[in-house]
Amino acid sequence: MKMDTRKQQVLMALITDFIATAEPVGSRTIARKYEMGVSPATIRNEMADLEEMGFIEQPHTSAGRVPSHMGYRYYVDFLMKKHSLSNREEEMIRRGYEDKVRDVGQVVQRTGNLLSQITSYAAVVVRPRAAGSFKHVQMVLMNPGSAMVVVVMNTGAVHHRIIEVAGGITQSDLDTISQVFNAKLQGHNMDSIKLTLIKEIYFELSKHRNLLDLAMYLIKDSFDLDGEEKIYLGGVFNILNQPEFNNVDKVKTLLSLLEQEEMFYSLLERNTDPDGVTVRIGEEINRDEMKECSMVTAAYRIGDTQLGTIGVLGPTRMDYARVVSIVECMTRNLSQTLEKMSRGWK
Amino acid sequence: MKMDTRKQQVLMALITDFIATAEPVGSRTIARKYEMGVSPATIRNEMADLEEMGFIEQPHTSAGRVPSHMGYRYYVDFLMKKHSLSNREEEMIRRGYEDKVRDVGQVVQRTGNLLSQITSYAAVVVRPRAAGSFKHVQMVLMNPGSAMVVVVMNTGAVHHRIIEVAGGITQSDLDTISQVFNAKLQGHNMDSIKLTLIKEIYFELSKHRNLLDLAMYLIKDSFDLDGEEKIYLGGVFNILNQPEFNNVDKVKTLLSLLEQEEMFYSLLERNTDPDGVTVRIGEEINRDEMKECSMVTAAYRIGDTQLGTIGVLGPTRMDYARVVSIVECMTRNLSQTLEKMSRGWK
DNA sequence: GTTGGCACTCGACACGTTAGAGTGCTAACA
DNA sequence: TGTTAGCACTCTAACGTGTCGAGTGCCAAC
Repeated sequence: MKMDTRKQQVLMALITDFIATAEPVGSRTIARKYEMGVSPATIRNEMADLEEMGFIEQPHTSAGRVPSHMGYRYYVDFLMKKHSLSNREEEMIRRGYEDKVRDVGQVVQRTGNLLSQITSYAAVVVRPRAAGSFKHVQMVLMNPGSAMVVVVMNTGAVHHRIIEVAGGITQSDLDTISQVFNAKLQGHNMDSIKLTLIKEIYFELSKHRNLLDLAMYLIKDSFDLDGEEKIYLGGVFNILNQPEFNNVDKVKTLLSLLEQEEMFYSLLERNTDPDGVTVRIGEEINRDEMKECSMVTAAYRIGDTQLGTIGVLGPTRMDYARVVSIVECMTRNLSQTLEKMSRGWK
Repeated sequence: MKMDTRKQQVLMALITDFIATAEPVGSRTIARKYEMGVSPATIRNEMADLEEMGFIEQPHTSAGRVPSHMGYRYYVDFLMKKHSLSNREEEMIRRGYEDKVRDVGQVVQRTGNLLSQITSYAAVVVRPRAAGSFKHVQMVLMNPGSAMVVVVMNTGAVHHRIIEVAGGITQSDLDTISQVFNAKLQGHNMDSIKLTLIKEIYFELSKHRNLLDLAMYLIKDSFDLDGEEKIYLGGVFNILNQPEFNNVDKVKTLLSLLEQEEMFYSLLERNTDPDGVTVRIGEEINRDEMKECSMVTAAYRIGDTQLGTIGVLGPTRMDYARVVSIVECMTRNLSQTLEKMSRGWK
C-alpha cells in the first residue's frame, strides 16, 4: 500500500488532534473538525489502511485511533510544520538571558529552568564535561600529605579535587609545579595535554626529581576530569500534568529511572547529530521504562567545542513542532551567551 | 482527663500498628495483637478518651482510629523506644564511608544517597554554606575586564565566580591582591574577615591605590558566599511507595514543592537544636502542602563549626524510632569522616 | 471511489445490593 | 466502680447489573 496525500492529511489531523486532546480520535472528529471534504466513512477506510501500514493503532475495538511510534516518526520526519514562537515565548527566552551571571554552570542551569517552564515538560541539561582548554592550575597544601588541586578552564568551569601527596612536599614545591604547568599548558585542551606536552614538562622539572612523580600523577589522574559531568533535571513535576502520567505506578518507574544520572550519559551521548535537533520517540530511547516518553535534544557549544546537551523530556504525545522550535531557539541563545561570556578567555 | 499507663499502652499499640500497616486500627486488633489482657470493649472506652484528648481521630464513623499530629508528637516525645540498628544497617552505613573520596561535596552527597536507601524515604542534605575558615584565594584574569576568583576553604569546599574588573588590571595586579589576602586572611572565617581585617588590608595595599577598589569589592561581594548553599535531594521516588502517596495530585503538589530549593533553607534553618535530632511532624513544618509529611533532621559539623544539615522526609506515618536512630548514626559517621578529612587543614 | 445505513463491540457511568469492619450504647457481672 | 458481652447502627469497599454513547466494519447503493 502506498502513502498518498489524503492518507497524509488524515494522519496529520489525527496526530494533531491526539496531541491536543490526549483522547483516541474517531473518524467523525477528523471529518468534521479538519474539514476534509469527505464523509466519516471514507476516513474510516483510510484509517483502516493507515492501521494496516502501522502508523496508527486501536487501544480497543470500539475506540478511536491513536498514533503508533512509527506514526509519530513519520510525522516528525515528513509532516510536521515549523512552528514559530509566539512573542510571549520569544520574550521569555530573551529575558532569561538578560540577568548578570556569575559562571557557566549558572547559565546552563537557568537554561534548564527556562526550558521546562516554557515547554511544560521536563528539561534535561548536561553540563560541560572537560571541554575547552586549560587556563590555570593552582595547588594548595591543605595539610602535610594532602593538597587541593584547582583547575580553571577557559570555559569558566572550575574543577577541584583533593589528592594525597608525599609527606615532604611543601607549598613551594607545589608552586613550582603549578608554575611549570601554567607556563606549558595554557591554551591546550585536555587531550593534547596527555599526548604531546608530557615530555616538555618532564624536561622542565628534571632538576626537581622529587616532584616528577607528583606532576605525572597530576596529569594522569587529576586532569582526567571525565567523571565531572553533571546532569541537571528541572520541571519533572510538569510532566505529571500530562494525562498519561495520572497513574502512580508509571510516575514511580519514571522517577526512579530519572534518579539514575548515569543513564543520561548513555542516552545523550548517542545524540550524534552535531548540529540540529534530535528527536527520539518512545522505544527509540531503548529503555523499556521510557517507551511512553520522547526526548528532543540538541548540543550547545562555544565556538567549535561542543560543551554539552540540552533536551526536553515529555510523553510521546508531546507537541513536537513547538518543542523542536523552542529547543532550537534556546540552543542558539545559550551558545551565543556562552560565546559572549568566553570571548577573549582563550 | 488524665493520661494513665493503659492509655499510653493503647496509644503506643495504635501508633505502632498504624505505622506498620497504614490502615486505621480498630479496638479488636489492639486487644488481640498487642495482648493487652482486656477485651475490645475496654479498649473502645480508652480509645474514646484518647480521641477526646486529641491524640487520635476517626477518618469516618465506622473505621478504626488513626493517630493525630498531637498523637505522633506525644509518641515521639514520650513513648518511642530507642531502636537499635540491625547489623545489616550498621554494615551498610560503615561501608558507605569506606571508599576513597575526592572532596567534601562528594561525601555529603553520598550520605544523602545512603540515607534514602536505608530509610526508604527521601533524603534532604544541605551542603556546607560558607562555613569554615579561609584557606586560599586565587585570581585568574580570563580576559581584559573579567577575572575568575577561586576561594578555597579549610573544609575542602571551593567557591568560584567571575567578576568584572577595570580594563587596566593585569594578572600581576591580581597576584598582588591575592598575596595580601592570603597572608592576611588565612585561618579566619568569613564573618571575622568582614569586621576586623579590612583595615589591615587597606594599609597593606595603600601603595597600590588602583587596586584598593577591587580589593574592597572582592571582600564585599565575592567573599559573600551566602548564596552558595546547595540542596541535595535523593530517593524522592521512595516516598511514592508509601500508600499515602498513591494519589497523583498529592504527588504533584509535593514534587512541585520539592523543586523549590529555596524553601528548604527556611525549613532547615529553623532546626535550632545544635546537636541532637529534630523531629518536625505534619503541620509543624508550617507548609500546607506538607501537612502529611514529617522531617527528621540533624546538623553535621567539623569540630565546632556547623556545616549543614541532613534529614529525612517521609509521611507523617513514618517509622520515627528507626529513622531517628539512623539519622543519629549517620550524622555521627558523617561528622567523623569530615573531621578525619580535614584534620590538619586548619 | 464514495457514501449512508445498520448491527456490533466495548468502555464509562450510575445504581442498587451485599459483606464486613468498627463503633457506641446498654445492661449485666465481678 | 471498672469490665465485659451483646446488639443495633453506620459507613465503605466491592461487586454485579443495566444503560448509554462512541466508534467500528461491512454491505449495498450511488
